[in-house]
Amino acid sequence: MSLEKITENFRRHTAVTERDIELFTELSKSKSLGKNEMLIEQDQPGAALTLIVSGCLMTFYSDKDCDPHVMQFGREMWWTGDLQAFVENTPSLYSIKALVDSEVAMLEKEKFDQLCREAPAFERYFRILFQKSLVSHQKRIIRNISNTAEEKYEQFLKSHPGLELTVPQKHIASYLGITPEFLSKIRKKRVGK
Amino acid sequence: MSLEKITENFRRHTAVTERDIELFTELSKSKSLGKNEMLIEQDQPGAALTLIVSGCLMTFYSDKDCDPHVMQFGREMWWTGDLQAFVENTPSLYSIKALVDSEVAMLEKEKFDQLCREAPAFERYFRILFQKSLVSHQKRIIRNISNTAEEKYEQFLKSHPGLELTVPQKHIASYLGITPEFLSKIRKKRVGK
DNA sequence: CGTCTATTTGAATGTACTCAAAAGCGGTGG
DNA sequence: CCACCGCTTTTGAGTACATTCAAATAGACG
Repeated sequence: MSLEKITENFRRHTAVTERDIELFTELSKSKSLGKNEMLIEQDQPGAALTLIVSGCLMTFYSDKDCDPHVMQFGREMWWTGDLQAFVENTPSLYSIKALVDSEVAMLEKEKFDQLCREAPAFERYFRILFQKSLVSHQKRIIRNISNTAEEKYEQFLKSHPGLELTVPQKHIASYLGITPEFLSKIRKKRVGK
Repeated sequence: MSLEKITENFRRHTAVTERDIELFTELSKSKSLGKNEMLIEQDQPGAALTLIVSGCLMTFYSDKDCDPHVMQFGREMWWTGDLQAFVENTPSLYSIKALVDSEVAMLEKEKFDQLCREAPAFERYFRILFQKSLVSHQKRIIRNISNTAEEKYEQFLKSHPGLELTVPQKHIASYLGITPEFLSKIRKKRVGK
């Protein structure tokens, strides 16, 4: 069952007891999503911190011209959700959609606060989680400001192995901040691998 | 004195006691930096989580061609430091330099761990701090992938008011991921404010 | 005042985008 | 099982955004 996967994931970051895990399962809500189903729509309330138990979800933002920009591809045992909307209890800035059939565990704000209050191990877990996430966000920013589109695509292939086979190319282009047409041309150039 | 500023800053995020603050001052090391003095050099060990008590520091990364890329401008009551090097106790990926005379409080890894262990309020403080930082990093990524250079500069002016008067333009260009020449041209275009 | 660095300016170039059209691909229904 | 529809990807031509390089100008500091 998926509970083992979750437990194992928590334990990789910090020491959690059986009781802590129990509390987590009590407070979180499981949800199944079919391919292309939305977890949350932009501008809607109800942002939750969401653990992807299986599958793959995409977080994206639609700008004033309704062009979507992909923020994140979330895979198994990654967390997703609009953190700002979650913290401030405001409408979500992003939409989140399942790219394949997926299972998630959602944690609402009050439950999250309760979890951190009653199980200090989770306070610690999330501190470490955010800390790691911050590191990878910093790296992504460095890449954004210092690499060409081609280099960014190479980096993407390394950091998200296999994802280019699953998700539509236009979404990867959006994640990298380039047009799908240009990504197509980059891919053509690097045919000999 | 600066201790009040620090206390006030901690209290804005979470409830800390007198004792917690005392522990922080015991465990952290104060340091003064003159203008252009380096807090840490890229590839050197000793990364510390650093609270900027006064002044302004710049975090940057030099790529293989030795071109510097600015990651962050840190101002009063902001934290700075290479989080990855800090967590993993590895050489720093970035250099950090004082742009004006500055005062900082540095927290080494072991002291940080001790602080979180002995004062759970700090575990919570850092969880919240990283959480907020993550939100602003996400926004920066969105801007990087969806805005033109001109829009990015406008955003920068809003989010770092007054900084364009203090720090050399080439550093701002680097922060935005554009060339100094092009920033100069952008600025020329928007003379009528 | 002279030196050093930062900023501006301009011309030529390159990288990435827009638009339009064609080709490919996957799902659905007959 | 094939034909068709809608969506994604490819291709190409023309364009815009941003860079490079070089030179001139402006500012900062001893």
